[in-house]
Amino acid sequence: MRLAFLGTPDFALPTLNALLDAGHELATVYAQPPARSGRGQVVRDSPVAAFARARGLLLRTPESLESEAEIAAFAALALDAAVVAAFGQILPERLLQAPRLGAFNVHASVLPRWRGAAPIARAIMAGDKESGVSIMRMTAGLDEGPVLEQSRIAFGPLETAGSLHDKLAELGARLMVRTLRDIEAGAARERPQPAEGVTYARKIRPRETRLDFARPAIEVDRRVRGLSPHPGAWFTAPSSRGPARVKALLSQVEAGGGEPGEALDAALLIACCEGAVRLLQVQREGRAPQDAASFLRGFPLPAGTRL
RNA sequence: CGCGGGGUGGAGCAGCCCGGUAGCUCGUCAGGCUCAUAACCUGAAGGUCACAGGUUCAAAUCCUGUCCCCGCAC
Repeated sequence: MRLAFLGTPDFALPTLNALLDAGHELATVYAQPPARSGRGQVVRDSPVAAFARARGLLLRTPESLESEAEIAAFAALALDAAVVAAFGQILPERLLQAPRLGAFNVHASVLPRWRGAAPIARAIMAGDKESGVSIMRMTAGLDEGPVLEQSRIAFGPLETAGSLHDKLAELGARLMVRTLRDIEAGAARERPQPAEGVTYARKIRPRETRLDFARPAIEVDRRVRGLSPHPGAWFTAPSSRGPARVKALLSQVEAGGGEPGEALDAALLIACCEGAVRLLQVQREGRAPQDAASFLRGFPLPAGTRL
């Protein structure tokens, strides 16, 4: 099929790649415009934009797709369908309707659960046991369109947002290719999302990333894994040079009790209000991620330390 | 030029402010002890202190530049 692809971050890459592998014609790739970002405020291409450049695909990065000119240009592509994966802009309805078959989105949740910006992190933080991907026809509302296909995936015991992200990105890519094949063959079925079970995955706010050991261990652990590796849940640890900010990248719940924030042993078992969490992987400010053993060699935290 | 931290034997760190013998925890190797062990004891190997200049009698340490890594903010 003749397609346009609209996507921006890493999550979108497997889908774009799968479309190419499946032999689809990519008329144009749209991505968010390069922006000054990160350390040094350097102008950077988004992952999709960089990929498109490297593959020599026609790339467009308009500030907005809402202008008449952009919509007209999009319509003039004479597309069979548009594929959207984490594009990051609200798309006007007229644009969604321009392709012959419509616009289809891959979303990292089993809709209608976790519509919105941060479905992966929210699923882990809420203690969900499984997640998945949905392919839906795009409509005006936020992730409200009818669903064509869904695929579920159970969480591993040490699942993090990062590991789940990668699995769902691959799963979504395969499902999108398969769904497009069905659409082309006229075999696709669309079902409206149920009214029951709708939740919204609100964007992660910086204030949510600070760990509170006064919460139950099960919640602390979910927060660690749900925010790992980006943006990362953090706490402060006392050192000879003052408090150091430390991110917890991986943890598990263990038995144990004590004052919230108290180290129960010398191997990063931290008491919470109910139970305790063992930190398995951490990252000091200014340092690379480390497993607990490496971290402790240069930053010992004996039993009794208060975080 | 957004703010800041870091690059020191194989791993993780201290030492740098106040230049002068390379330190700690772990790993490795050899030997010992033990019924035994990721335990313990003894000993050993292993480092152009990121790179390039400069200052100095002397630079891991002070000055300048370059490369790489990371945190914050966005």
